[in-house]
Amino acid sequence: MHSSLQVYNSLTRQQEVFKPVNPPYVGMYVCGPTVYGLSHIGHARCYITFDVIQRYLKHLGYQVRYVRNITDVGHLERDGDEGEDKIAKQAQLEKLEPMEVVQRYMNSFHNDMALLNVQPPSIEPQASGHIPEQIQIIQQIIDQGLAYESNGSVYFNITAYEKKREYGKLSGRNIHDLLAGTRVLAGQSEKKFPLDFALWKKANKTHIMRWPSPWGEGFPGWHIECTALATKYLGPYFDIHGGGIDLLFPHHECEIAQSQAVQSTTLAKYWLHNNLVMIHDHKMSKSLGNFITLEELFQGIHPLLSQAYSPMVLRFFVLQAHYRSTLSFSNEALQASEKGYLKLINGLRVVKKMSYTPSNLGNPNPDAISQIEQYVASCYQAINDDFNTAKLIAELFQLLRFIYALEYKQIDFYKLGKTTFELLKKTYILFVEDILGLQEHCKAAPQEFLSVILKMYAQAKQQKNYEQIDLLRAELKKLNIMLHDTARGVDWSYI
RNA sequence: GGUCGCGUGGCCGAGUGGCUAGGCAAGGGUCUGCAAAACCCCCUACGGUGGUUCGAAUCCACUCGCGACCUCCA
Repeated sequence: MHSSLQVYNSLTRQQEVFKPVNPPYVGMYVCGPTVYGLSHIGHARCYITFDVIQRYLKHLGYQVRYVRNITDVGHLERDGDEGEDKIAKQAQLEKLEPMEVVQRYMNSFHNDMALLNVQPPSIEPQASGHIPEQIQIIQQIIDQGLAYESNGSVYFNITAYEKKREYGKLSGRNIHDLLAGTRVLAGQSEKKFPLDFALWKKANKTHIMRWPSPWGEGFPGWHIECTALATKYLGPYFDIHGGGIDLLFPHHECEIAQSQAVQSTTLAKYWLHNNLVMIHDHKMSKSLGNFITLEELFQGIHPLLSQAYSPMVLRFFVLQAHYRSTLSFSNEALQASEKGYLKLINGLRVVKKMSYTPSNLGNPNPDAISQIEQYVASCYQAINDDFNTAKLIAELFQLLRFIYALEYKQIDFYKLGKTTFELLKKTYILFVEDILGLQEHCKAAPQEFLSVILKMYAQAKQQKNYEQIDLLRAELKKLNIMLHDTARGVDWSYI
């Protein structure tokens, strides 16, 4: 019925028709957070993006297994022997057990994701719970002759790997170019070659997080965790691997190398990367320190913010751009998104309670019907075009015009006919609520209370009791609800 | 230095050869007890220079500016 889904594959650098490896099943792996701090807007963009992708794949009828890991070990501050484990470092700062740090920020992450209406993944494995699996893969890489032990640590042997496979395909690099930009760091003496990366690191005496291994006590390298977890739960070759574009190199490149080494696959068929959130023309990131945490955003406690913004406003803001474009963050942009979100979501309320009620039996208007059908088709074309949610939202605003035209009796239902009306209603709800995952952000009052108030308002209106009306309006305004008169009587909206 | 990408109206942001998204803001109007919501009108842009073409924001060349990755980062 609709054009088929196409996705941009970073591995081939082109848009391809999406064909699952083993339909109707779809396996998707997304790199999750390292839980040593609060999540920020950049994290939100990534997980909202893949949430929508996951939702749409389900809508298409695929049985999706979505795996998103929690990195709680092995992620070092820097490369080389001097790097400190992020979790361990934070544990020292907060005077907590490492696993206490992990639990704290994992809880916070889950809370943020729930507020953003990001559906939980099917499986959310923690790296620390899968040490044996990681050791096993490392051993397999050694057995292939593609890794070596050095002073209790194990490194991936790029030189040996290059003789069998090509390193750098995903990021479009070659060893020569990479070497040109390599700084010779002190403490890399354990490596045979500068581009070799750690699979297992020996724990020094003070290192808290340590596990026994064939190479002594230590901990796994960062890249091996994703290869191990993805393979365990999705098999050696699955459909989609996602993450932020900043992970493309070296992280994802290394994942592919590890997978090629032991199972001769690129791990995933399609590699998808979301672009970054920019702030003042620079990437928002932990290392630059220019990030705004989700907590700060939702509470409005940051110098750059003039007010608090609801999670749904952020979700709308993110989805108004295509996921592969950079997105410039500013207070002004969020203000615009808040208005746009409210418009879209008030429309959702209106259309949900709307039913086909023609005033008479006139003839349908072919032009109106054709227009709606075209907008509906455009919605599918947009989402099928590499998840172009920006375009999709534009089309939804077009459908919204018809919804209000019906609501305000500028057009009668009979002009659309029941079939087209139902198509309009169904499509709008489907995309806004189910696929984009936007929902009403205000839970100001239960519907029952609101309807009582609306009755009081209508009564006062009849009696022209303007004092009473103004009072009701003023009180509800405090709850971000606006009462207003429509062609169909009294109604309310979020403001 | 290497690799890659971007520059769209006041802001955010779609758009890869003709049909010139969308949201917000600004201005005007309809409606209204006053409003709000909604609707209508208005504002019509593609860093610069040159080229290809009947025709370019869209292709090519040069140029200016910005960014990402090459170290941790969603």
